[in-house]
Amino acid sequence: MTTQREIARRAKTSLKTVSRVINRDPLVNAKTRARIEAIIAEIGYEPHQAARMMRSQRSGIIGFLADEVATTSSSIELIRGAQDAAWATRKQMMLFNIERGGESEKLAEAQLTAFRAEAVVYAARYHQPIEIGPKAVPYVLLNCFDPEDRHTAFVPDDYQLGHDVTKAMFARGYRRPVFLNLHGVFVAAQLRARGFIDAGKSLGFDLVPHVYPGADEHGFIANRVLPGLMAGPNRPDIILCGQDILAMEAYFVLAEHGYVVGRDVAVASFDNLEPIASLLHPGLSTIELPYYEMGYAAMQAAIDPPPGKPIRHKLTGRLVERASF
Amino acid sequence: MTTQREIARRAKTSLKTVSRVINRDPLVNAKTRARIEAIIAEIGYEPHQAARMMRSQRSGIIGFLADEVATTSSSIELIRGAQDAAWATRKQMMLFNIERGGESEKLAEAQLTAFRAEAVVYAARYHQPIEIGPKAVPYVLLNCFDPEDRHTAFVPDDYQLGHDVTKAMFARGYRRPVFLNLHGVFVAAQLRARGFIDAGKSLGFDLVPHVYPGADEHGFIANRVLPGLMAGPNRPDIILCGQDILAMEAYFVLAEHGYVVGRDVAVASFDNLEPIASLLHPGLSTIELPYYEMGYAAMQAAIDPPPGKPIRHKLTGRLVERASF
DNA sequence: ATGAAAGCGCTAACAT
DNA sequence: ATGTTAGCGCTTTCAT
Repeated sequence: MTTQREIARRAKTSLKTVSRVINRDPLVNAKTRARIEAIIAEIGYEPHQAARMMRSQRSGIIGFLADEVATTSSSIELIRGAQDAAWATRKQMMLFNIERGGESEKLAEAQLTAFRAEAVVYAARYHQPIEIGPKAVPYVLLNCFDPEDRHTAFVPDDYQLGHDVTKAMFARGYRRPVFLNLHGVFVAAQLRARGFIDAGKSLGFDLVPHVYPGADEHGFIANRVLPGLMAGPNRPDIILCGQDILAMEAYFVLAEHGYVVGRDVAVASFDNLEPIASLLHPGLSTIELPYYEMGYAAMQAAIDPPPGKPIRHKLTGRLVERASF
Repeated sequence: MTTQREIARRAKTSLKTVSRVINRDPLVNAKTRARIEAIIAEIGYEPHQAARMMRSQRSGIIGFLADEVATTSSSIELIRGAQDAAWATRKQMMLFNIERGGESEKLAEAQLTAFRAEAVVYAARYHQPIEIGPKAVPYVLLNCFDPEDRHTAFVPDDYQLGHDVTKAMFARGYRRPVFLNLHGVFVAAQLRARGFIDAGKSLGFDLVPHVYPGADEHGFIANRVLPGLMAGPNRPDIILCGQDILAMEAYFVLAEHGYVVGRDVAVASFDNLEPIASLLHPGLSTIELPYYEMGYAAMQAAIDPPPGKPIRHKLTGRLVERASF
């Protein structure tokens, strides 16, 4: 690869002038600039990033620690959002898939130190508290938060989501909603359940969410719980599921017991997990979480930390309407 | 951040000796080494990667261009495999989500040049031919291949997969298989169909795969084709679907027409797309593609290019058995 | 086994 | 508007 020195030699000018052209410094004579730019284009020169980093003492690199995030398709949106935000600011995002507390986390952090990363975005697969102590560079938490709020964080506004969807259900005439949830998404489940309860209360209904702590295995809730509810005295007219996967389970279990979704009972859910949500029959109406926006905002905050105390930002989602409710 | 010079000053030794310790050069006195290592641990020194790159003239960076790959959950395994392989060799993988032929591809390549990436892995979402001309650094194609085989490539052995699963179906007593496929996975569909036909032929059966060019929309095949086949004169005893998504469609369509998977007809498929495959009732028996291994092997080949002409490597998968067949 | 000197490619700081 | 000098932190080369 060629260097600026070589370009300077060819252009019969100094090293610094070449540097100026490359860095878009306006204080260069138009003709000189044109001559240099022609040479650059001709030989296909690209500046040496490592040399820049070293001399300028700024790496332009932002780390992204993905705690198992990249294995879930929806949370990939977190990465896409962050990537786009980094890109827009001409920063380089460096991605690491890690296991929290494991060797991979230590190694990734060492790499980020070696590259003198200017900030780090730490993303979790589920909305959860994660204890992260003081750091040498800004840490922004994504889909998770420090219990003591020592770091800026971006999370979904699960309370609001639970509240909104519940009001939407009542607005459409449903009066006997059931909210089923797993333990695996604990923070989200709790917050949404409170939103569900409060929304019911504000409408004069006394709702009770069905959250099953410890019931992590797929199928448990749908198989064991749903048939009883449907055959019970107060048969639900809509089933709100904590996640699309659970909703999918519900579809199957309901079908096995002779109930048809959309006719005998409505279904709503959280995630908008494609292609499942759109391929279920009828299509699943579900709350899409703002993962792309969260990733984008987190990266922006990492690149350009706002002054003042760290804030836990809550972003709201939107209902994607299909036929299930 | 501290520098080696500072460590040398504290250890009352020369810069070079510190460098030797850090780079595990054995030609250092044990006591000197211990003293220096203690200081390194104490102040938490990490070598400056940019300086290393510049001086050693090797970046240790391998690019990974993901052509829309990261949006599909199964193909994320490509990235995980590549990441792990890079890691194992102490290389740094630099990931870019790009759109083929778009601005993002150009920008990503410029970045990789700026970082003096030593090699690039180019991954596609579907097994397909991709025209990639000569490059300044080794390019390894992943889940795609150059039509003229100018670059090393790693793809699934779709012919073999089609062959194997067909033989497995016959071995279990099925005699009237139907192979349904979409156009969207064209190369894979064609190769698998040939494997399907050839396996049938080797067993004395004249099989005809049902591939629907142009029928890209979800639901088309399952809805329009399946009911006719089931009600027709030569009702299939097993339905082999080109992808798990299609199999999921088939489950629904079959159920709507009163057929029960596992009782009235068996289903097999390709992908092992979780959590769909394990959550369908009965669980979907499906061919898992070796994405992780492909990613791993591609990264290894990028880091350490084998001599000789580029080869298109075909990796085989495995049947994940559940209850659907 | 250890060290001194040079220099990778670039940009900051300071001339001119 | 352009050029000169120095030096970022490290490793290579060559001495000792």
